[in-house]
This record gives sequence, C-alpha cells and structure tokens, in this order.
Amino acid sequence: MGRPPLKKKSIERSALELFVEKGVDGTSIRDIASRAGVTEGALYRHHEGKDELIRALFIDHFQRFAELIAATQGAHKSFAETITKLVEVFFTLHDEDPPVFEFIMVARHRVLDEVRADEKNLVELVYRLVKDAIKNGEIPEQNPDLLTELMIGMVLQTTVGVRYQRLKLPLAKHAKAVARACLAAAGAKLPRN
Amino acid sequence: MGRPPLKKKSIERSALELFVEKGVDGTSIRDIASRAGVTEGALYRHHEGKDELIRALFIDHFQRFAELIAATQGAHKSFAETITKLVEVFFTLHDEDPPVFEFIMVARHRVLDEVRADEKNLVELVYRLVKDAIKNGEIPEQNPDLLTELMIGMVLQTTVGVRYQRLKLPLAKHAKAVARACLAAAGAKLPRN
Amino acid sequence: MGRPPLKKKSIERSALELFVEKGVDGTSIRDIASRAGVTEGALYRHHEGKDELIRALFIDHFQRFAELIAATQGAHKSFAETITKLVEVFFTLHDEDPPVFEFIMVARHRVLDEVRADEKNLVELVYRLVKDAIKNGEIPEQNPDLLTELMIGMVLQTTVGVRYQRLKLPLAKHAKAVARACLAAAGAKLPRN
Amino acid sequence: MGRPPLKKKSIERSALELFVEKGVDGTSIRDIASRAGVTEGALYRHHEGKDELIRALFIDHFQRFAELIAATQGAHKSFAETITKLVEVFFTLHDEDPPVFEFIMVARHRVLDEVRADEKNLVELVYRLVKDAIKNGEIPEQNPDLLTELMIGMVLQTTVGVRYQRLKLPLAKHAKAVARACLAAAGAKLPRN
DNA sequence: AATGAATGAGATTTCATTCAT
DNA sequence: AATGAATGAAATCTCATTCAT
Repeated sequence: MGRPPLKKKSIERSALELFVEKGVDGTSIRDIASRAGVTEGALYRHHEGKDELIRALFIDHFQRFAELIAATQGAHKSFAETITKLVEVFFTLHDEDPPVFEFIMVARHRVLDEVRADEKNLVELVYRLVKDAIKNGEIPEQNPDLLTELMIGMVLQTTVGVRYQRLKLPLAKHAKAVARACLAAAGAKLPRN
Repeated sequence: MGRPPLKKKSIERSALELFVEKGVDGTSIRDIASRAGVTEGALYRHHEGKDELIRALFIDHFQRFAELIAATQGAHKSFAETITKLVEVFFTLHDEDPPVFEFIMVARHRVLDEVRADEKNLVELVYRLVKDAIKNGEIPEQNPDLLTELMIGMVLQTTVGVRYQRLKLPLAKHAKAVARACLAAAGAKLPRN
Repeated sequence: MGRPPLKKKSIERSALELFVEKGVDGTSIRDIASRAGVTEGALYRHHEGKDELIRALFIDHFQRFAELIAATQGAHKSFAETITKLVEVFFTLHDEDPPVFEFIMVARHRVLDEVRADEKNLVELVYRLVKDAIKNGEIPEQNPDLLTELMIGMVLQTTVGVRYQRLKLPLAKHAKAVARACLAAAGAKLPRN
Repeated sequence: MGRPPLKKKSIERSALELFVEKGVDGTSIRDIASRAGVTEGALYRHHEGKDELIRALFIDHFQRFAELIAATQGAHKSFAETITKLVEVFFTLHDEDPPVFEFIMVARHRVLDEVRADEKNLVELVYRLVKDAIKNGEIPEQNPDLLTELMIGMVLQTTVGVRYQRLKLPLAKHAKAVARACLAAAGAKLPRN
C-alpha cells in the first residue's frame, strides 16, 4: 500500500491559496511548488497539469457546496425559512475554510462547461425560490431576476467584506442579519426573530 | 508635429475590452495590438508597459466616477434620497459605457495604493452615510459595516447580472427598485414613490 | 536529484568567451545559448539574467585574482622583488586562461560597487607599494599616482598585445622584461638579473 | 544658403559623450536624441543611421590625430626627442577634448577596415621608431614588439587614470614624466631635462 | 529641419511541461 | 515520489529605422 503522497495536499493547498491571492493566471507552477516546498516536477506526479489541477480543486470542493445546498432544497419550508437556511449554509461554508470558499468564487467562471451547469444551478435555485414565492404570494409581484441578483449580491459581498477586513469572522454571526436584509429587500413579511 | 496618434485610442479601447473579456492576466500585449490593428511595439509609444497601461486606464476612467460621486455627496438630503441618487449615478455610469464600468470593477483590486485610497473612499462614503443615518434615527441601530457591504453588494451584483444577460440594459431602469431594496434592507421607512 | 547540470559550465564558458570576443553589450542571450548548444531558457535555470550572469562570472573568477595577489602582498620584500613577483603573478593568471583574464579586464568597469571596491584595491595596492618605495628611498621622489598608472599600463597593454597577436604566448616569458621596464620607469636601481 | 543645422552639432556631441559613458552598444538612438533635445527622427536628417554616425564621428576626429602625428613623424630627430614629442602630442590631443579622445580609443576597434589600417599605423609607427632606435644603437637590443606595447600602455593608461580621477588634468603636465618613463623602460640614455 | 507615431525584427524573459536521474 | 535541468512556445519589451505630417 505504498507511502502516502506527502506532498500532494501541500501542493493543492498552496495552489488554492495562491489562486485566491494572485489570481489563477497570475500564479505559476513555480509559485505553487515554491510555496509547497517542492520542485516544479512534483506537481505532475499528482496532476496532469495546471488546468487539470484547477479543475480538480474546483470539483473537489464544489462537492461539499452542492451537497449542502441540495440538502437545503429538500426541506420544503417557507421562502423566509429557505432563504435564511441558505444564507446560513453559505456562511458556514465560508467559515469552514475561507480560502476554499474564495477559490470556488474565483474559479467558477473558468471551469468548463459541465461544471458551469452546476454553478448555473445556484443562480437558478435562487431564481426558482423567488419565482415560487411570488406565485405563492409570499413576496410581492416584482422582477424575479433582479431580486435574485440582489440577494446573491448581498451574500457574496459580505464575503468580500471579510476579505478586506471590514467585517470580522465568523461570517455565520452575520447570517441572521443578512437573511433578514434579503427578505426585507424581497418585501417579505419578516418572521419574528 | 509628426504623425497624430491615430492608434492610441484604439489601443486603449482594445485593451480595456480585452481586460474585461479575458481578464487582465489573460490578455497579452499581442492580443491588444492585434485587436487594435497595430504591431506590439506601438503600444510602447503610448505606455511604458502593461502595468502602466492598466494603471493609466484605471485612473483615467476613475476620474469620472469620483467626480459624479463627489457631486452626489454635496447635496445634503435624507439618507433615502442620497442612496437613491447614488444608485442612479452608478447605474448611469454603467450604462454610459458598460465595458468601462466593468473594467473599473475588475481592475480596482490590482491598482496601486494611492488609487486604492480613492477606491476605499467609495466604501467609506457609503459607510459614513449609513453611520449618519443611524445617528439621525433614519434607520434602526445596526452594524454599519455590514449594511455597507449589503448595499454595495446589491448594486455591484446587478451589474454582474447584466453581464451574464440575466438582466437587460439599461440598468438605470432598475435603479429605483434597487434603491428601494437597499432602503428596505436598511430598515428605512420607504419613501412613497 | 534530477538531471545534473550538464550545460551550466558550457553556458558560462560560452558567455565568457563571447563577452570577450564581441563585447558584453554585443553578445545576446541567443548567442550564448547557441554556442552552448542549449535553448535560451536554459540560461535562466542557472542565472537570473544577463546582468547577474556577468556579475557571477566576474566574482567567480576574480576570486583567484584576489587570492594570488593577496599572497604576493604578504611577502615583505624589496620594491623590486615585489613588483617582479606581481608582474609574474599577473602574467601567470593571464596564461592560465587568457579569455578569463580578458573578461575580467573587460567586465571590471561594469560590475557594481562592492566589486569595484575590490578592483580599486588592486590599483591601491600598487599605489601603496610605490608610496612606500619612495619613502624608503628605493625609488626617487615622484608623483606616485602617475607611476602607478604607468606600471599598470605596461602590464595591461602587454596582454592586449597578445590578443592582437603582436606578442606571443606565454606571457610569463615576458614577465622579467616587463618587470625590469617597470623598475626602470620608476627610476629604481635595477637588480642584477 | 538655408538655415544652419542647429541640432546637428548637438546630436553629434551627445552621441559622442554617450558612446564614451555607456558604450556604443549601450547607447540607443533614443538616448542620443534625448540628450540632444531632439526626437529620434532628427538624427536621420544628418546621418544615415547609427553605424554611419559612429563612423562619421570617428573619421572626423581621427583626422586631427592623424595630422598631428604625421607632423611629428616628419621631423627626423633622435628617438628620445621623437618619443617625447609623440607623448606631448597625444596628451595635447587628449586635453583639447577628453571625450573626443576617449571616443577615439573606444571606437577604434569597431570601425571598419580601412580606418583600422590607419589605426594600425599608430602601433606600427611606434614599432618602426623602436626598431630604428635599436638599429641605431640608441637603445639596447630587445624585443621591439614588447617595448612598443609597453610604451603605448603607459600613454593610454595615463588617460585612464584621468578618467577615474586618479590623475588631474591637464595631462600635458605629465608629458615630460611619461616620456622619461618610456625612455627609461627602453633603456635609453635619458636626455638632461 | 524636425516631429513622433508606427513598424518589424529581435532581445530578454517567463512558464507549462518533459524527462533523465 | 520527487528532483531540477532543459525545452519550446509565447510573452514582454527594446530599438533602429521609416514615414506621414
């Protein structure tokens, strides 16, 4: 059962961090190897190349996102409850490992089509929630596309605030307030807190 | 006085568009020259290099942002009016030339310190508005940093929605609705529209 | 431990020779790589760039010069003996590897300050020998700076003569005669040979 | 009879100085134009290109060298007198305009063949003087090639000493002493001074 | 006579990748 | 599993020269 690949994790972690810090295109194999304390060739033992590494990192971590979000979807509750839950899930995901979260945000626009489909589902999920909420009369008649962007914007920008140290970790602390703001923006009757 | 700089504008415009389309790091000098219909060396007549070009483009266009926003600040009105005005200004800026707007958004994190100071002012401006509104009782007691991020998130994400064609131009059309959402998120009493 | 650096020596030797043949500015990375039988990028595995390569070559080889000359200094003998010894050392250094010697002569004016300090010491060494000899009455009262230049000029120009094939190798063969000329120029009583 | 070419002299002087300061290959047309206070194109009004400029500068100034030296040759005097005169001529040439002198020294190895012939004559001239002096018994039997290099080395290195501020201008002040050193090195009976 | 934009060739440098060790 | 030299392609940048103004 051979030695475990001691450096694989280190390479992947270094890559992920650098991709967030300097951008994917701004990070070279050398940068990654250097931070991981290995040489350039080592990376190719574990990954086919830079592209495949990015893809592997994305798919790996995106799993957890997809699972947690899918779980949220399952529980058929009110719009308010679902949105609140979703915000919590997002912030929890962020707090578990902020660099991973940021990498997913940064990389999602580059990773290939089949993955994009998944990513699209995220926007789509919120869109459907909004659409249903309007149909059910939970929130007033309005442009569902716009509301979708507004809510996503609030959640994502909160993570940006953390990155630039304008907000403090853990994000989960702010989940309730952000959820409330989303519902207020949607014109929902706020649940008593 | 020698040949007039026929290609300078073309180079700069091509660069700006490509930076938005393919990212700054993903765009090569050759890409830029090729789209501008010049040879690579031509760029160096007008700019010292890629870095300086990015910087120059940023500073150039950021001017207009700073001016318009400064003008908004001057008009001492209620929180609701100021926020509404600010959203309108932003969306107008975006609609005037969406690629320019997107470039500013994309480039602001790379451009050096003195410029960053200016960019910081934008966040700071909103922050001060929020702080004052809380003090004046226009909006309820709450974390001003968080609200700042939420409002900025809504405005920026709206422009992302346009980019991915989930929302249609002109953005200005959505200004009222976004402003209303910002105020709702802030817990302000909504002005009758 | 990876491939051994088969080409490093070749790159450095090629560079050194070309710098002498065509001048430092007249030699391109491509010239060097081509003579060394490698691609241009190979150079950057071993050196940061052209400047650092020049510097590294200089420092490397200058070591030997400094050591041999320092050794000569130690032996406290008469002016005549010291000068004779110095000329011999120089010519021996030259004969060991004329291209290296010539490179050192060519490069010394471009290499940065800390190295220049060392180089200065060479002139300084001769200067001090001259000064002392005047004080001790070994040679007549005269401008020590001028005599220093005269003696250095004789030694260096002899190496130029070799390069243009007006003199034949080995230079060491001429050491006695050159030393005698130096002493004559200094007005020293010539030692019987 | 048109305007005089105001900038021609400025371009040529700037070029000459820069060639001395930074080397011929290290000096760009831009450098030259910039120091001359003109733009790049201006140079091409007066010269065909960089190569021709170098050549023109060399030939121009070399004239004076050739003339003065030829004049020295004409006067058939003793070896001692001729050498003394030659050193004076050289140092006078240097003092008239040190940058010009240095440029001639620096450029002589690059300028094409027919000029090289002339330059060769300089070494050759000294060589013939030495040869004759040996034949006439003015100086002892010795290697005439070596003595030629020694004397040239003394004269040239003296100019280097000035450049590095180890000797003070005017060089002519040192002519007598250098001539005496040359004669001493040659083993000539020194003329009473 | 001079300008300075633009060219085109080439120089320097970077970098993902391969491969012998 | 890992090394690190070397490759080859591409990226950035320089520069002598040309040419419209």
